[in-house]
Amino acid sequence: MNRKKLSEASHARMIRLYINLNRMDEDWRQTVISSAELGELIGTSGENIRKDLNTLGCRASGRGYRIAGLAASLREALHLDTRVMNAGLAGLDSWGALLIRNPESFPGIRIVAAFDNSQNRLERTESAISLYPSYEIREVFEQEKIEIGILASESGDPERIMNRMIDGGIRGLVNLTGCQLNVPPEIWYRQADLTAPFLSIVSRINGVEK
Amino acid sequence: MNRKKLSEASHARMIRLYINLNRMDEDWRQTVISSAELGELIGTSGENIRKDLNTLGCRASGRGYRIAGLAASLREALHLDTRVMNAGLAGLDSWGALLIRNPESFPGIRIVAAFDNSQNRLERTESAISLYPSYEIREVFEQEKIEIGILASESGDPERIMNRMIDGGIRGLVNLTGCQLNVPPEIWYRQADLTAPFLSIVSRINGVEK
DNA sequence: AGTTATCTGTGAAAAATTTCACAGATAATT
DNA sequence: AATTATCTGTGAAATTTTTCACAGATAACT
Repeated sequence: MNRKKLSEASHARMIRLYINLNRMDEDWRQTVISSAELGELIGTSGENIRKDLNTLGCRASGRGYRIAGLAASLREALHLDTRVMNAGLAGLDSWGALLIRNPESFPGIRIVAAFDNSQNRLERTESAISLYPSYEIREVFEQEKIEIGILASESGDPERIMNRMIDGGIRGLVNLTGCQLNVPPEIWYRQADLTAPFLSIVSRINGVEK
Repeated sequence: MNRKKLSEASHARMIRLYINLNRMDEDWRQTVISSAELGELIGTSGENIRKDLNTLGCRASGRGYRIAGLAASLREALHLDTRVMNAGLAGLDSWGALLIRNPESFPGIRIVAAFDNSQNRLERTESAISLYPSYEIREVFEQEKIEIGILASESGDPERIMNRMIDGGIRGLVNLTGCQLNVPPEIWYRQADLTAPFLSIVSRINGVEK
């Protein structure tokens, strides 16, 4: 029932709220929770929470928001209540090697195929999910109805890998590398590069004054 | 020689620019590069780049910025030119297991010790770096002069792990988990949780209209 | 040496986001 | 049932960030 489009900031907050609500789903001593408390849960203000939840159509009842249905309401409002989505992963050298070992690391997503440029690595890697050479990305993505691409390696030509995924029909792309991609606007895109936050912290620490 | 403090947005951009400049350090056909081109390199506008670089004290020369010294200038302006920093990692179940296998995954940082609550896991894990039970965090962080804490696991009590790290003298903390931490303001903090971007994309895809 | 095309540096406007402030609503209390 | 304390919902102000617009500077060209 969401009324208008959430801003990026808003959306990010609600995703974080959803994650953190689920983390502690069980032991609430209260039956109702205030926006300020929800804010603390994700490091933001009560006002933000109230506006966000209102935009999603969640209304409070006097003393706060009912905890019981809140996670479920969010789940629905954020459209996280639908089917499990198939994902395909390219790059088995670093993060990729870990992710394929646990193809359901992320709720709502199942990694169903992984790809690498190196035939050698494909042969050496043992995995419960199917492995293919990178040039088969388009074909396999189509066959397996893969909607999310995961770019896990900088080696090779990331832009070319991306384009194969796009040809294969993805609607979203998560880029775990530091390299810039020119992503067409119809593809939902997130960059989640770990190098950046690490460098950022080093830079700030050395910058002395805070 | 940076003149005033960079805003968070600015700082994040410059870190990303630095990373991407280094990725292609070699083969420039040009000797000078325009702010618009630099912007393309990290997906932002020329104006942003110009303002950011100016704030850092980097000046252009007519037709653009000299490529040759740019990465080095950034490195200095962002204080990334100092010593390698020691980091300590808590949690060997998921990302942690991978990170300790390559303790220098991030430039400027060396993971020198890792910790876990489970004695069993400490014994089973093979590693080139030293492993300790979590209750020794404070002591080891002090001894090894560890300045950056890495929280890699949700299990256990993340807030308690963090507090041990703070008692041990960290100045920065990278949180790879989805859980919220109440970080004191004198600690530089970044959350780099992979679950959030994945859920965010799933949510946006299912939200249909873009 | 003068002309020209390009790109910078930077105020000002616009857009996005957060914080403030408070009337109104709800549940607890008496 | 009336009172009270608390918390919401939401405009308005403040802050942050991005985009616009353009005078001025620089290098390339003739």
